[in-house]
Amino acid sequence: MPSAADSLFKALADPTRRAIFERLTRNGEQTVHALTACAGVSQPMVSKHLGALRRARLVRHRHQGRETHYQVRPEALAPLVDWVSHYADFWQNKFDRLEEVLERLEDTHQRSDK
Amino acid sequence: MPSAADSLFKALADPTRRAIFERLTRNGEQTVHALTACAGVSQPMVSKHLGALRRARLVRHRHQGRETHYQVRPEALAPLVDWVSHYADFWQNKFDRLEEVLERLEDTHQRSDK
DNA sequence: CAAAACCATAACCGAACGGTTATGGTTTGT
DNA sequence: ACAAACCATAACCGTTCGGTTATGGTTTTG
Repeated sequence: MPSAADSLFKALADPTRRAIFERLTRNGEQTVHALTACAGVSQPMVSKHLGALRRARLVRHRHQGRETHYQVRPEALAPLVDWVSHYADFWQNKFDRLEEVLERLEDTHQRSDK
Repeated sequence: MPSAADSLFKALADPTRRAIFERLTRNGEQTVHALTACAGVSQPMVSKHLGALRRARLVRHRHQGRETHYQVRPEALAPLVDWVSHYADFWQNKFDRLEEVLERLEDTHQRSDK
């Protein structure tokens, strides 16, 4: 049973993919062309990476004419945050307060998903 | 330049490896033998996975006679927490309070690393 | 309408990865 | 001293993965 965090970890394990995600996070919606210009790899590779991010639901895409605009889905990070908060229990009681905050965040943002 | 989070994401991307890490987190220090019993893969594979976790500095090992005891290094998760907190900025102002908490946690636990 | 721009897919390649069995080195038990 | 237990490494195998170039489909531009 592959957990929800699985596809996230896999998708973010590649540095190029993480860089794309980070760029989308910082600079907002971008076209494949714009992303390719800074990716350091070929356009087909960028498309592939975007496909992986899409399958992990980390990004959303929108067609407009001949270009495709990609955009981050920040709520998708929730399972990752959840995992970290759960398995960082070594940071014991101090973490209890953190989990409270996280639960509220998930309640607030995960709804837009279903 | 592979970031600090890189090896962490890679190490945790594999479900078997994550299960080992989670088991070590929940049940504390364990021998390779004990871990193999629940891993669902062969002992050599467990050793390999432990090697990967070790290279990511997620676990520490200690030889005692013919057995090797493995133990989690929770501080190693800090770069991951850092990454998440940084790129989840979309959870804007609500996240500011979270970051406060995280920074205090890192101050408390990351020191034992250097 | 023809050419160029934008993107996705296909075909292909080498490297890395997750898995196995086989082996060998220590350490423990009899 | 010998056998068994514990672990790591080696050798090997199929698959996945990150990368490329080539191609084709839309849409925009001249």
